[in-house]
Amino acid sequence: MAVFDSGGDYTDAVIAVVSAIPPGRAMTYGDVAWTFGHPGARAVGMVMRYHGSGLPWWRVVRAGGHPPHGLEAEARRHYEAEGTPLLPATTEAGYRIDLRQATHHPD
DNA sequence: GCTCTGACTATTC
DNA sequence: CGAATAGCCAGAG
Repeated sequence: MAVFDSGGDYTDAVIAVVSAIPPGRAMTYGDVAWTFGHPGARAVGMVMRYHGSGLPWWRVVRAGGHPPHGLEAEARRHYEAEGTPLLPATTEAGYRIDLRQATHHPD
C-alpha cells in the first residue's frame, strides 16, 4: 500500500479502506475512519480532497447518505452506473444513498 | 511547532 | 427539515 504515500499512515489507511469498498457499496466518513481505528471523519474527507485522485471518493458519503460538497451530480452518475442503491428524492440534489443497503461492512 | 482550515458528526433551536 | 453550534482529528501553511 505505501504507493499512495503522502507523508502519513493515516492517508494510506484512508486510501486503503476507500479502495477496498466494492462497487455498488458505500461507507460513511465515520465508518471509514473507524474501520482503520483512527477516528476523524473530517480527516478522511481531507485525504480525499488532496489525494482523492484515482480514488472512488463517491463511495464515501456523509452520515446522512449525502455525497460530498457540490459533487452530488457527479457522484450520482457513479451510483447509477455501479448500481448503488439510492433513495428517491424530490430534487436532483436532494437524493441520498440507501445506506441500509449500500453501507459496506468490512469483516 | 503553532494556527487556520476543512469532501465530518451529533445536538440543539 | 434547515440553520447554527460545538467537538473531533489530521494536513497544509
